[in-house]
Amino acid sequence: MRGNIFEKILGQDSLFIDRKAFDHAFEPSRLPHRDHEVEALVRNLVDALNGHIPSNMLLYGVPGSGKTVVTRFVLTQLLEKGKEMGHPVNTYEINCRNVDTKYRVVQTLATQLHQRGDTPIPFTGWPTDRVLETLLHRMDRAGGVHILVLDEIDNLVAKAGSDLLYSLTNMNTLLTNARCCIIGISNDLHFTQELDPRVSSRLSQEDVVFHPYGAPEIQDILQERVRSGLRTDVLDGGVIELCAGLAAREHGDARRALDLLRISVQKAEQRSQTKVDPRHVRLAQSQLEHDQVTPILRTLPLHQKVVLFSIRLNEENGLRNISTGEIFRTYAEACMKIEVEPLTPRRISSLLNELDTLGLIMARNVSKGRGGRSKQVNSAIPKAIDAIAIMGENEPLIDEASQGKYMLQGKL
DNA sequence: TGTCCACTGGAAGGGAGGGCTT
DNA sequence: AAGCCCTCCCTTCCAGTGGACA
Repeated sequence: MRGNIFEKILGQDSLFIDRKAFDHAFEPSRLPHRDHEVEALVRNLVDALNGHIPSNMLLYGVPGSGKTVVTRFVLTQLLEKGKEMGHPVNTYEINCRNVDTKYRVVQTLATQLHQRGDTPIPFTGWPTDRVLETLLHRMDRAGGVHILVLDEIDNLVAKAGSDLLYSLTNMNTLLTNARCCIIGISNDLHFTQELDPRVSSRLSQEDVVFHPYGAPEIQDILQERVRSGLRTDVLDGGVIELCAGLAAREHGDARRALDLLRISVQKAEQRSQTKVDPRHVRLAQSQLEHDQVTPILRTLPLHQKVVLFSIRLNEENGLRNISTGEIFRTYAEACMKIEVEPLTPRRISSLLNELDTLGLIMARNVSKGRGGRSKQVNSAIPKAIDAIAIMGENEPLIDEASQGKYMLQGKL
């Protein structure tokens, strides 16, 4: 009899006690080094329990500085207390990276208040004002305090402008039986500059800045999770320090540190080793870099891929600081090879900005005097991913794969 | 000091696609 | 079926720009 292929791995003792302790969605019972921030939220939101309207708040900080986890932590306790005291509190969390238009934000909120017998609101089709009216009606029907958390709110403002925030911050004047408070979470300290002044003054009644964690603070966070998530004595000396140090270099991103540690442990497990040492952390670091990029690459639209392909191709030929014009010429040629109609230079300029925002390239505007003004572009993806790999499942398009590549290279 | 290059990026609008209302 | 509404992706047009160079 052949053994089941899962048996060998299943039989292994895991180094984890609770892997969830390293999840991004994990809600820890203690939040080291965030006491001031927790207190600021509590002081404001306690009004919800006193029958007043809490001030709108803006939380700022680099990614992985604890904004979201602190907010969830406080709101969970607020919900509990509200239930206990008989003050209904409703909370909503919207990530504006995924939900980034006025219509969709309002539709998402109203849908969460859907009750049996309500007309479902379609993904598109209704005038936005009608969806907003429905939302107000449903909020009034539910009563109590409604706390809207808009995560990555800067993204919403960039794409949809101030209009939605104007409507949302104006809701308290239209609600009769309910009150509403908005908590915006932003990575960008300066995003209110793009807002209509009326909106920004209403929205940022209370600002809380989350400072990036330093390496010692990240160490404390990791220690806390290690206690609940890992078996004792599986970490060699220096592992936590290394994870914390690497993450502190990435702008103090605690999430990054947790990922590093989790993957390091997995690496040790995969090798059937009982101790995690700094080599595993190095392995985890390079896997993380690779893993961060590949899903983004996979979901990139074709033309984005071809643009990135063109940049990478130039780099593989030894060019650095590639100009927009150079990229466009390579891009147009690549399009011809794969028999796709190229987009206009204006559009490519926008696509370059989008790739920059995604962190796949680094672009900066420079002027070369008479040589004109342009961008200088370098790719920001790991070296292991080459031009052909960027095309992913579109590879067959570039196929005659390398043929296309070498034909293009010949021209460079 | 003015010119000029190679763009940038805002504005306006077209059109396809998805959906609702009457 | 016709008339709307909304989003997304794209084009076209064009004023504006930083800085090397004549």
